[in-house]
Amino acid sequence: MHNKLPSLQNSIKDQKSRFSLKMDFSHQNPNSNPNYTFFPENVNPMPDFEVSDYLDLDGSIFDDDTSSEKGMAAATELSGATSKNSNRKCKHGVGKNKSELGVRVAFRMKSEMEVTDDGYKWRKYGKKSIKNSPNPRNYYKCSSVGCNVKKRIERDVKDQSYVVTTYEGVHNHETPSMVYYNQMSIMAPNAWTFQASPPSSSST
DNA sequence: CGTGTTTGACCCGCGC
DNA sequence: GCGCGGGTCAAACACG
Repeated sequence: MHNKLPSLQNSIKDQKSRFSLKMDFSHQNPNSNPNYTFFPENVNPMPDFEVSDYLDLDGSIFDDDTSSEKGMAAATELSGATSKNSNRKCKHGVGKNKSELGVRVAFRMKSEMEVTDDGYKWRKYGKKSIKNSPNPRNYYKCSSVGCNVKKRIERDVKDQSYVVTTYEGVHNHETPSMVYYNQMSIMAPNAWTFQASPPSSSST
C-alpha cells in the first residue's frame, strides 16, 4: 500500500512539484520564455485550476486534503479502466506493462482546459470515446527520444469541471523548459537577475 | 518541409 | 466462440 516504495512516493511528489511548476508555465508561453515562470504575485494565473488529488493507480491513493473521497472515486474508475491494460502487452511491444513503465499516477484537477502544459513535450497518438463517459479520452506520448512516458487525459465522468490526467512511467530526462533554463543559467547567469526581482507594481 | 494532429482500422483481453 | 471495450498504429492531413 502506502509504504511499498518510498521512492514511489518521492517520484509522485516530484511529479506533483513539476506539475505545479507547469501551471506557472502555462500562464505564459512555456516554450518561448521559461524565465517568465514567476508570474506576478497578485495575479492568480489560473483561478479555475487546482490539483485536487494525485493517485497511484496501483492501489495507493495519496491525497493531501479532504478530497480523498473524490480521489477514491476517480481512482476506482481509472483503475477499473486501466486494470486490464496493466496486465496486457501491446501488440507491437510498444506499450509496456506497468513493471516496465514504472509508476502510474493520476492527477485530478479542476480545469476548463483539457490539455495543460506540464513542461514536457507531448505528442498525441490516439483518441477514444469511453463507455459511460460523454467525453473522449486522449492519449499522449512524450516526444522526447527514448522516453516512453505516456499520459491519458479525460474529463471526470462525475464532475465535468475536473480533468483526470494519468501519467504512465517516469521521464528519463528533464523538462525541455528546465533544460533551456539550465543552459541559459550557465551561459548568462546574470541575465536572470532582472526578472528574479518581484514584478514592479509601479507599472500602474 | 518538418512536426504535430486527426481518425479509422486493427489488435488484444475479458466477460458472457 | 463471439462481441465489446480499451489501447495503439499509421496514413492522411493541417499548420507554421
